[in-house]
Amino acid sequence: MSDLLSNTFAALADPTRRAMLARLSQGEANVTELAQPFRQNMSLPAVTKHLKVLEKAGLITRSREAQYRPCKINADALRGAADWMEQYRAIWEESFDRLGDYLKTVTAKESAAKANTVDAKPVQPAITTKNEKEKRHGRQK
Amino acid sequence: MSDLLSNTFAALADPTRRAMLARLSQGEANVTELAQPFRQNMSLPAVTKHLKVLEKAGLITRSREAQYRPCKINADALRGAADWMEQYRAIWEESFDRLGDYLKTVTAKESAAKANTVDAKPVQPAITTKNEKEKRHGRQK
DNA sequence: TCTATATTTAACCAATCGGTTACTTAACTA
DNA sequence: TAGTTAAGTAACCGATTGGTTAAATATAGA
Repeated sequence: MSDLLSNTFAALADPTRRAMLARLSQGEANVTELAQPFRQNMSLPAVTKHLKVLEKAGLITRSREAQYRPCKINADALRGAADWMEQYRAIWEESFDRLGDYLKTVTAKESAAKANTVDAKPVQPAITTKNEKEKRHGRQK
Repeated sequence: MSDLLSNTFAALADPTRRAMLARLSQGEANVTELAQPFRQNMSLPAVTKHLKVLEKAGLITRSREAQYRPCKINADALRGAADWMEQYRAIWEESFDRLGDYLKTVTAKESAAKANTVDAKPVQPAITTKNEKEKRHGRQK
């Protein structure tokens, strides 16, 4: 999709690549080392491709050391994805305690912002009032 | 892919779907409402497909209300992805001196095999010592 | 120079993705 | 009943993905 955040999420959407990141979280590793856990099921060119995906997503950087290509995890892209997730923290923390719904109803305020722009920030936790519901679903004509 | 976490990340790897989630963070919405910002560039069946991806990823749930299909954001999958990210917090907090660089690179807003191991946890922040490096990259034979 | 190791590139393939148009199904309303 | 609106399905398409094998490239070492 060409934007970096999309590339980052896409790169994370594969267990092999997540496992590679987990390995790299312990320190740099070259291609053969990264490939080792998968060598039984996957060829080296496939590993190379996964690494390219991770690199394009900004999740790793690569250098050269003799014939080796050490890979290093890159905090920035990780933080970029985490920052996006962070915007939704209010939502998943809200649903933690359904019992305290009334408290949120009190503190939540209506927001007029619309999600017209791509990748708009989430504005408020999802509070649905009866009126909103009817406004949305009622027959208008 | 088939595992839920992969599906979740894959679903997030599309700006249209992220915008839909942003809209849903403000409250339930039916299909036409969700489609509205995209109607100029996208057909309704395309919207339906995106919603199916989000649903399969566990990011939304859908109900029925007359001929409408209200969609609701689902905290669980969001939390699942955030929890995975959280494991790497130590890594991106470690190198937060380079934060500024990245924020300039990222455009504004956007602000196993199948892994033999089941998404192994990252173990330690990436600290690379000179000795480790030599052990890894030295010629062994 | 020759050989071994590390890694990438090229070419190919099947499956999935993101989109389309045309048609269908479901429910309300007159 | 007929008409309208909401949403989904079917069939298709080109691009991308994730994998393969075979061959090429880069470097070190004897």
